[in-house]
Amino acid sequence: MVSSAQSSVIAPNLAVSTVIFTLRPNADGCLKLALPLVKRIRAPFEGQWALPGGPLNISEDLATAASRNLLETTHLEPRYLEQLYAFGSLDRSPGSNLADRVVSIVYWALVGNDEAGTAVESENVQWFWADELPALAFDHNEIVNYALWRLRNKLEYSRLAHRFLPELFTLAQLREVYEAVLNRELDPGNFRRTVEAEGAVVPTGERLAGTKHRPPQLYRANQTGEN
Amino acid sequence: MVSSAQSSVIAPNLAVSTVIFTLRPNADGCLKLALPLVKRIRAPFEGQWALPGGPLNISEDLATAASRNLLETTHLEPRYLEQLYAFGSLDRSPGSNLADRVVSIVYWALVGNDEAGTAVESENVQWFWADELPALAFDHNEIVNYALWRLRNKLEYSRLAHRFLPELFTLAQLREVYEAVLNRELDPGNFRRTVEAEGAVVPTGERLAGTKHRPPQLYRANQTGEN
DNA sequence: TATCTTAGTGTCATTTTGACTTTTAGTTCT
DNA sequence: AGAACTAAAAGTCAAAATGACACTAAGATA
Repeated sequence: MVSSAQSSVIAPNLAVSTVIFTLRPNADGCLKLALPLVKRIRAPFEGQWALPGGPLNISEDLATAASRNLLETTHLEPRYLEQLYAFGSLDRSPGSNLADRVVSIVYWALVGNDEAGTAVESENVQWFWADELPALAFDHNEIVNYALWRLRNKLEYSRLAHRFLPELFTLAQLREVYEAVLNRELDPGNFRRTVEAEGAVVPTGERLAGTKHRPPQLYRANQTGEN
Repeated sequence: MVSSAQSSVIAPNLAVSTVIFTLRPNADGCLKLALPLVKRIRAPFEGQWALPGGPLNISEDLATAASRNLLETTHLEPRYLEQLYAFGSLDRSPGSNLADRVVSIVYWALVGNDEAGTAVESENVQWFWADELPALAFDHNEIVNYALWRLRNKLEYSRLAHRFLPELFTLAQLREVYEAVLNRELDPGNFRRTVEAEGAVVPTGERLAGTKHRPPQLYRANQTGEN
């Protein structure tokens, strides 16, 4: 008992933070990446925006802690959750002394764009466009940029686009996710071809009605062999 | 002061460990992946083999800590060093109580096969073939498997094969690295084509003499746009 | 009925990939 | 010296993947 308390005095503190992505329509109606930030209510960086997070509870798993502070800030459940990186530079909080050093284990998460509408916004919690962030507390701008890089990378060789969408979706919606995240247009025909060749989606036979053109088929994600 | 000491008492301890890969020739003379392990001299898992590592010093960067314990166990400098993952499950050390919970930030490193020959072996530090590991302490078998997966993955879309080799190398040597890590044979002609197309190597004009066949050209790694 | 819009299919040229052949330049064997 | 041997280096070719684009289908709307 004594030994662990003693060694802790000279050990850095551990925190868990989460970069939470969703897609929401902007003024033009096209989807854009957005993420929630919380306003800091104490020094350092008081009043500036930061990633949601907090100290790791001794009896809590890392992913559980990430999931918990996702729920606490947004009242949402993650559709996807993955560890991003452990940030532990000595100069993360300029001016503070070593005894207050914090190592942050950062996760990134996706939440559905259907659910993200129900997410809370308040004085201290707001959603920002991922490409229009203000200057954040600590090294959080760096962290978000790395998370963005990882999301874009992973989207191309993995099947996680559907996690932004409800259970049933059209190929056009899925393509829109890719276009919003990767920030470039994709050829609808070629997109269909690759998605079908990968077996990433399963046709349901049902069609989406109410569009002002030919009704598109609804698909669901192919769970088998996903990751 | 008091506050950080108090909060530390209920915080997990932080350690840094490193999976160190090199390539060494086996009995048949072909290269195989090897890594150094240290024998635990105290409970838990006393007498079992484990990854080199130790507690994170309060005034030390994460990568610096990894580099340091690499130097301490093998007396080598890493040619490549990258963070792997932060492992923090509650059940990493079965039977121990929460106050002794350790979160390990694990790095993986490559060292040159030329230098690895000079690496120390002792009663408590030995090199093992990566595919013939004994049952390791804690969750270290899992960790090594994940590091292996990451190494193989990264080798295919990144340029790190040359980090196993000295400054000048032949394409056959580079190919041998790929073959040893990926554990499958590659067509020499196609390998040359892709490596040259990527611009991964720069011909030096010099040739390696003393082979019992046509002397191969020596290349060096193309540093520009490496990662 | 004609028009509009997107769904869904089809075509084709270019590039990339994998399997394989041929030529080259050295050593070794006879 | 010449033949045999080995791996380097260059070249060939068909199959597969990719990107650009045209065409047809099926609904809503005017």
